[in-house]
Amino acid sequence: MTFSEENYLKSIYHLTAALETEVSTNAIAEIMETKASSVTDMLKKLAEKDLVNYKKYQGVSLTENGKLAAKMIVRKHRLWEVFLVEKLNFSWDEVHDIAEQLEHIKSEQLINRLDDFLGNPTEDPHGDPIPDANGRIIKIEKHLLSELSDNQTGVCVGVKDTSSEFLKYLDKQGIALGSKIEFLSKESFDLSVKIKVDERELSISNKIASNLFVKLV
Amino acid sequence: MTFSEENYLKSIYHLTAALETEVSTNAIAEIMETKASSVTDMLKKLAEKDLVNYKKYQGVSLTENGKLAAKMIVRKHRLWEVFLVEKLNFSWDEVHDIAEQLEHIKSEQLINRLDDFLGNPTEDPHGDPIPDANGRIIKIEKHLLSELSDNQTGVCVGVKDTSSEFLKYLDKQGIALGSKIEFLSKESFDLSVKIKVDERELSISNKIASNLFVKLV
DNA sequence: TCTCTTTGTTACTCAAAAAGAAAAAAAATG
DNA sequence: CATTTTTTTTCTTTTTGAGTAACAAAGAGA
Repeated sequence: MTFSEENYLKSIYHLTAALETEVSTNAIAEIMETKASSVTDMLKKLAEKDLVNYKKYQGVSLTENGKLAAKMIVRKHRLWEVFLVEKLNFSWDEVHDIAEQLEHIKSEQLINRLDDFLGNPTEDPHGDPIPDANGRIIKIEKHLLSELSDNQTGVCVGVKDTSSEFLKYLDKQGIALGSKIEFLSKESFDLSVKIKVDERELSISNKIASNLFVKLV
Repeated sequence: MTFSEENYLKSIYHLTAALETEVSTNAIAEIMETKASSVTDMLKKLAEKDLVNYKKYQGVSLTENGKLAAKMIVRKHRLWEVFLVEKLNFSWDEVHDIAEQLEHIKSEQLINRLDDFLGNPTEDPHGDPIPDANGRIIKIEKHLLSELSDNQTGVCVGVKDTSSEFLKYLDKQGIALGSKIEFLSKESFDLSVKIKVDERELSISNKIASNLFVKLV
């Protein structure tokens, strides 16, 4: 499998996971920053290899093979991210690009040993779940901070947006995975939210609040 | 720099290090298992980028830029090998192919942090020196076992042949880096050598003895 | 000199990926 | 329902990296 094929699979996986439905050629073209015609070509190639179900004009979905292959790529990506953060002291906003390269290294043995070395983590540094060697994923119950009600309390367990800017903002505000967050109140005018993080009161915009996942406690 | 360019640089580096002279197009073609004409193409490309000194008909050598670039690739390769052996418990005969992939990951930060994480090792699992971030290499005094005289004693510090077969043979014989090796005598008929390894007497062929490096003690 | 080997050049081939234009199909609109 | 718009596909090209084949030139030895 070429790098490009792997990247397509990964994109389709993320899109279908979010939408729970077939994805359109254009949707793929957009997030991969390429042209629809290029996507069509690749879809034919992937269909040939029984990695996607491709019916012209109808969108694509992953076959079982494709889903497993995509999960293995995601697994590699996220395990390498854990490695970079836990072992090499990178911060969570620096790891994406490097993991993007490392995810294409081909060796099952390597990734399984890395998994063991890291203590079989179930989440990456952004709180996203890591598929195990069989592709199984442990889902945890999580809610967007923006959707809590007044006075509910949660622990930060993930971020939706993993861009470097957002993560750096969180660092600056002292919000990290594991932070205890109390939802105090929502401002009806701009939907901004008053929260208390580790005893500090803070006001965050709705955009921020709708990119933070918390687990209720 | 493409993978292929990096692989050429690395090959030229190894060839020139061994021979201390210009290398011929044909010599490169042979170890890279390709045709002389392909090599010529690449040499032009590398000369364009000021990575090699290429004078038609005269062979190539690395420029300072090229030498540094090659050393950085070797550095990555050998550091990843240390990682695989020390942290992921691979054996020394299993790591080459994986390191061959990992050496192409592009991130200076990554490799320097990996270096620190591993405790700034100076040799890889086969006893070969690891260039530091500036390309400096610490050479140690080492001799081929086949060239010792009777009753000299040394410690195994490296192998010349790093093929999986040879390394597995050494494992089977209980010879590893750090093994104390006493040179007992050489058989003049076939040049085979009697040695004592950790209190066990052993007879090894000349071929084996000329692929083992020892440091005299 | 003649011949052989080494080395280099030029012109192709091939594959992967992507792009553009135009055709075809599906969806939306009045 | 007919027409328009949007989406998707098809077909044709381009680009890039890699490599091959055939031929030309240089140099070495007899």
